[in-house]
Order: sequence, then structure tokens, then C-alpha cells
Amino acid sequence: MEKPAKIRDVAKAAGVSTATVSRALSNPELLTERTRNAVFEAVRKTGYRVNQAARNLRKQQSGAVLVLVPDLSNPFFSTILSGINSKMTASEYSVLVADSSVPDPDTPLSSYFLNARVDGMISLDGALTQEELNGFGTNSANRIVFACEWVHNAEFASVRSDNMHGARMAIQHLHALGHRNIGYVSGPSQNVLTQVRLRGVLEEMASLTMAFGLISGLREHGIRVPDDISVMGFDDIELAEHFIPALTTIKQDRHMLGKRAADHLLARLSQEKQPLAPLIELVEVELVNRASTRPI
Amino acid sequence: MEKPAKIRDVAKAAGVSTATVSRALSNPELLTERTRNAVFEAVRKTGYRVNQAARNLRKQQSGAVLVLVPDLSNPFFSTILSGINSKMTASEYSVLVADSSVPDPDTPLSSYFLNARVDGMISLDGALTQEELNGFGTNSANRIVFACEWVHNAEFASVRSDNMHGARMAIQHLHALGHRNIGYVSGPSQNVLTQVRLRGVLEEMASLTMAFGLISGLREHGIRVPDDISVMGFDDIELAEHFIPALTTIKQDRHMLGKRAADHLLARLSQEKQPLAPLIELVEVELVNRASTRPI
DNA sequence: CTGAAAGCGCTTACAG
DNA sequence: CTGAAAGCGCTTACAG
Repeated sequence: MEKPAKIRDVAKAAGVSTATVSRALSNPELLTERTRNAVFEAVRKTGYRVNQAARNLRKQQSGAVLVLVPDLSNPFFSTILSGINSKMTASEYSVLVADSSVPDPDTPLSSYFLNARVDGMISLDGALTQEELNGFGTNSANRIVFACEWVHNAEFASVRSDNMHGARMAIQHLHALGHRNIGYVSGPSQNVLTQVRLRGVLEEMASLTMAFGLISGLREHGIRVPDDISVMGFDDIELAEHFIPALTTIKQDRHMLGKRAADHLLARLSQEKQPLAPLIELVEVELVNRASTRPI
Repeated sequence: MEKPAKIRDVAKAAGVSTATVSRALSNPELLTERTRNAVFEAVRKTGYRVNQAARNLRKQQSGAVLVLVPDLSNPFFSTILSGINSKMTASEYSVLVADSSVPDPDTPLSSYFLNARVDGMISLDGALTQEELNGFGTNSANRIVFACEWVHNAEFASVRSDNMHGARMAIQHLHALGHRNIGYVSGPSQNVLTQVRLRGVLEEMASLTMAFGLISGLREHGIRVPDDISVMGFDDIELAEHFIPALTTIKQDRHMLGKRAADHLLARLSQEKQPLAPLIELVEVELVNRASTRPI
């Protein structure tokens, strides 16, 4: 049950100063090979591990980023989180999560920044109020990136699916099958009310569930899919292919949404001197043809 | 673009020492009402927020817990994560996530502890090796709790579903419907090989997917569910009820698994002097009767 | 190339 | 009840 070694223990063991130990770890090229090796040997012997809390305090950083997820239990969002995490794992940042659906009056979101717990944030939640956004302070545009959802305030970077292209592909697909009467069952548009509805839809497992629900509903009324009517969804959650009939969908690459958002945040955190231009990146979508659509 | 206020700024504004400010924030009952109010007023005036990194360093803690998830994009696990998060939000701990499926040779899991980045861990991953477990150090039994999965090493607390009871309920249900020929399609058992398989199954969306796949397969061979055969699943992922036919399942309360695991970890972190007895908590499961089973 | 010293922003014995 | 002082474990100008 020994106390963990600190930098002073290593310095003593190597016969150098703590400054030299610190340099061996962070800027080894500054030292002679001889000194460097002596430090490494001492590190090995003492089992020294740097204390991140101390390093962070001294460097005035937190070494963590926050990912704000509207609902952690919803695979639609957690797949994006997964993409974010895969990029962050390879960086020096830890990933901290918060769930907008879990109210916490004691710790408003901004406290993560104000209390120096995170250096930046990726938000999958586009329903942040202007007041909340103001709470992040003046430099927030360099520290916050939106993924999938976004806020209308244009100063924040965001990564989104190419929804427009997806919609076009869907229509073209149905048109090519000979369909001329095409309905669109949806909620989202541009105003705030429907934004809230969009939110609800996503929380109910994205629009695919609407397709599932639609098919079930049609079925109960004796209308068969795809014999009597073709149905397709937007989003390709994992079970779309197991559904009967397997659902034709426009597939969003949610993992990629997360990865690209992480890339942007990392880039911004590493060069936060001059404000970066706002940015909207579109991620390609894809049509996956299955059994729920067929020629007329 | 002002510098954020530090405790010294508040002390100056209130005409007291930094010690008094600190006490006003952490142990207000130690101060006279007059002093306390003066500090609160100064806090308000300066917009002071405590710097968590500094506090943590001084208190020799990290203020964060790690949740190790086998696959973040899998809703089976992220629902447990959601339960954990809901409890942690109300605590003083932040939730940090790691994904076992994202390899990171540079930062082994133990580095989260050894580098003082977390105070404890909840692992949803039962496939940790003994070597990895050793890396957490001698006090790890008080700092690690398993949820859903677990390791055979008995020194760690774990929270699990009552799988035995679930299996019994399933058999009783089918039996009561008149079924006498009952098959069991599964992987998991107690040895290491099948543990690995279990892992794979979970990553493929838990055993429910097996039920879905089974039904699809039966269907392709002209066998109808439930007309010719009844099928039921274990786990109740969100789409079980949207599947056609809606699937009868033994439902695991994954959210509860997470919440209980969080409770245990918080309890252990708050009293880590004497080693706690290891513990296995079983969480109740429930039979959800839907359309995929029917009387013979 | 290396070291002595200051300091990141807090908390907590210790003393009064 | 309150303050002066030490110290958590690092990093980084500064000086040589």
C-alpha cells in the first residue's frame, strides 16, 4: 500500500530537478539523451504516473470535453456519441457526458465551463436556449460544435446530414418505381414549435419509428406494404433491416456525424487564438433499398 | 473579456480571508450569518465560480467516475449508461465514458485511475482480464462496480438481472399456453468461450435480435409465428413491440441496472476507509406478453 | 541543456 | 468564529 510516486520522487531517483523530469515527459527533445534516459529509468523504477489534475491546473485546462446528448438511452444519439468517442479516444481529451433529459437545477450546463471542468462541448441538442448559450461566455463559439442538431444562432459550427439530398433521393426512388401519389409523414420544419416536435420524434427513435408505426397502422386497416403502398424511412437504425417488411430508408451516417464534429472541436481547441469562421459541414446520406418499396 | 474571479477576489470584495470564503461555500454553518452573507454578496458581485480542478487537486480527488461500455452505439448498453447518468447527475461526480471496442494502446484503462482522472468506475464489460483488473491497484474493490456483466473474480460488487427467475417465467408462460416442446436458442453460459460469444450477441443487439432473426428465418421456411410456433425473447429493447408480430419477452430493467450500480459506487466512494463486503444485487425481470406467443 | 523558484486556485490543519 | 500559512503535484518563464 505505497503512496504513488510524485515528480519529486522521480527527480530524486534520477538525480535531476523536477523541471527536468517534467521536460523529459513533455518535451524530451530538450534534454540530452543521457539525462533523458536517466529520467526514463527513474520513472520505470518508481512506477511514476503523472497526476492529470495537477498538470491541468497548472496548464489552465481541464483535459476533458463535454458531450451533451438529448437522451442517452436513444440509439439515434448514442451512435453519434460513439463516433465522437472514437475520435476523442485518440486525443488527449477525456469524454464527459450529460443528458439534457435529466434535469439538474443545481448544475446548469454552463457550469461545466465556468467551473473549469471541460475545455469544449459537442452538443447533439439543438434546443438550447439563447440564455443557456450566453452562459457559456464570450469565447464559446470556439469551444462548442453542434452535431446532427443545431441552433439557429449562426456563430456555432455544426455538422449535419445532407437532409436535402436525402429527401431528393427518396422522391426520385419512389418516382422511378412508378409512384405518382407520394405522401410525406413528418414533423420537422424550421419553426420553433416543430423543432420541439422534431425533438419528440427523435426521442421516440427517429423518424424510422414513424415508418414502423405507419406500416403497423396501415396493416391494421388491411392495407399491405409494399403490395398496396410503398413506405420508406429516413434514418437507418439497426433494426430497419429486421423489420418485416425490411424498410427502405435514407441512411444517415450517425457515426460519421460524431467523428466529424469531434474533428472540428479538436481543431478549434488546438488553435483558439483567433476566432474561427463558423462552419456548416454536410455529411452524405445514402439510399438503402429493401422490401418496403416496390414498383407499382 | 474579464478574467474569471478567483477566491482571492471574493475575499478582497468581502473583506475576509480566502479561508473564510472557502468555508462559506463548503461549510457555511461554521460562519456567523453576518460573515456568510458578506461572502455570498461578494460571490454574487464578482460572479465567482469555484475552479473544480484546483479544488480536486487540493482534496486529492478527481470528482469523476468512469463508465466502461462494451459498445456505446448499442442501445442495450447505452440504456444502462443512461440509468447510471441519471444518478450521477444528482451527485457531485461527473461521468466520463470509455468504449472497450475502441482500442487505445496509449491509454490503458488503469491509467484513468493511475493518472488520477477518476475516483471510481462502473464497468458494463465483463470481459476484463485479470491483468487489467490488477492494474487498478489494491483498493480497486472499493472503487469498481459491475453492472449487467461481471467478472468471476469475486471481490467486485455487481448488479445483474435476475436471469434465473426470467428463464423460469418464460418456461412457465409457454407451458401454461400448452407448449410441451420448448427449444432454447442462446449462447451464454459460464465458461470463458461462451462469455466471448455472449459479448458478441450483446454487440449484435442482445438476444432479442436472435428472436427477430429466428422469426425471419422461420418465416423464410414457411413457418408462421405465432400460428405454427410461439417465440419469445429475453430483453425488451425498444422495438420489440413494433416488430411484427410484437414479441413476447422477458424484460430486463436496464435503466435500473445502471441506477443501482451508480448507487453502490457512490456508497463505496463515500466510505472507502474499511473495505466493503462484496455484493451481488439482482434486479427483477418481468414478462411482457405480446403477440409472438399464443395457446397451442 | 538544466535548475531554483514561482505559481496554477483551491482547502485545511493550526493557532488564536 | 476567523486568519496566516502550508501545500495538493505539477509546468514554465527566467537565469545561467
